[in-house]
Amino acid sequence: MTATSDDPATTAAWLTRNAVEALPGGGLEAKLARGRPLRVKLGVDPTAPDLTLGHTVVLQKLREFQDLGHTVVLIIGDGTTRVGDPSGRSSTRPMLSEAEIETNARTYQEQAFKILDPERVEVRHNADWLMMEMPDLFRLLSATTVAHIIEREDFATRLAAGTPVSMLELLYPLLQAYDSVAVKADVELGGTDQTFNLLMGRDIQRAYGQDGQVILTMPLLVGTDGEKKMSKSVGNYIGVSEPASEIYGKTLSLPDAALGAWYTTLLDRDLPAALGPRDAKRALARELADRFAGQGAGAAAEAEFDRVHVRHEVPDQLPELDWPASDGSVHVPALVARAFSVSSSEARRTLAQGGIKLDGDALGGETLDLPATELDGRVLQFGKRRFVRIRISG
RNA sequence: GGCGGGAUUCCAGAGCGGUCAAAUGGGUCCGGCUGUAAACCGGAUGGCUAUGCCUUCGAAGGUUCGAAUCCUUCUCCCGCCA
Repeated sequence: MTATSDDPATTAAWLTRNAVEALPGGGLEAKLARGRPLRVKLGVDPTAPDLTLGHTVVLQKLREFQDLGHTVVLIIGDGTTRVGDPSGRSSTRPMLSEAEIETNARTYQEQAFKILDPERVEVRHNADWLMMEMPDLFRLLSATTVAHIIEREDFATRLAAGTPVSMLELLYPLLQAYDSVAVKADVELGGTDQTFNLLMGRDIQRAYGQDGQVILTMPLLVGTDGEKKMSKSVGNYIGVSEPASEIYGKTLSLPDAALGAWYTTLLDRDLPAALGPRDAKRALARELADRFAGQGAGAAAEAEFDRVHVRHEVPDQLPELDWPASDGSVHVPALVARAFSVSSSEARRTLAQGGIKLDGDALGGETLDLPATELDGRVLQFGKRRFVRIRISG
């Protein structure tokens, strides 16, 4: 699906087709009508190093703008991260060290370029302008009111509940808004949870004599649990840099009820009614694995998944563990602990529960030692999905 | 500035002198079942070559035969009032 017309109204309609909100109404069309490439801003706070599929929703939209010739201004929030976005937070965020921020930012950028066209991105660091002089800060602060800031739901809820809200957090929306001033953004994208901050950008730009940006909010992707928003801290996420097998498997674990949302949000099309939920989900999993792990990765991941999880066979490739033959006998708990990086207590427990298999046969809890010669080249399995081939050396 | 409450194992949260490696829930792990790494059901869940030993209940001291539980000091959080 592509934009087929040069007509601003048509293009605007196409760009906003899957957005939740585009404010103000008609704003995008007006900006497009000027005929120059737009500066489309996305601010990212490098708090967590890895991008999840959730982030890609907004990135895909940015890519659409790029493909129409517009410029993406990617703002690395190295300045704002020291403040911590309170959006959706029920408590104060911990601050990160500069070194962490930097590594995270680098990873972030690298992963974002899986989707964005690096040729049409302007990367900026907001620490460059947020470390401003006091008089400049005063000017920014005077552009809004306390009443306006605490209207925001997150703050309102926390204040009502008596949980602390730091002054720094209160400042956050203003700082993000100032980014828009600094880069002269025409459009800013974000998830629906960013609506308040995005609108603040628009207000502040106008307070600085600029034309207010148009804001476009995209739906939040539900996580693999099918309930909460996808996020690293909840753990219901799929990272864009994860191996195809992970992307594939995690996608299959998505509850059927969330399938439709993933189709529309990630693939920009409806759930294929002709396929049953099982096949639709497998198709989705293949497509996502292809998109993020490379063409063909999906089919390979599927074959591997079927082999390991459906037919319960040994995977194609598996890591090897060298084990010294030394005294000719191997202490099984110690071997298991080493092979799967667990404590020997956990190894013993799992052994007792029948969770350790050697070439498919469960080792009982009483199996403490085995002759080394019997182990060479055999496959040790922990639970259903962890495998190691043993190599006796020495 | 005044008064009060609290810090427990991955998280939340019981425990209030021995029966505490510490209830319960969540998470995680194993098993069963399944199209699935989902749901559901069952079990496990500090470490250790292990019928025992070692380390954990904010930190440091102390009381006691014995402390997560009592006392002292310290650090950090939180609430109410100003």
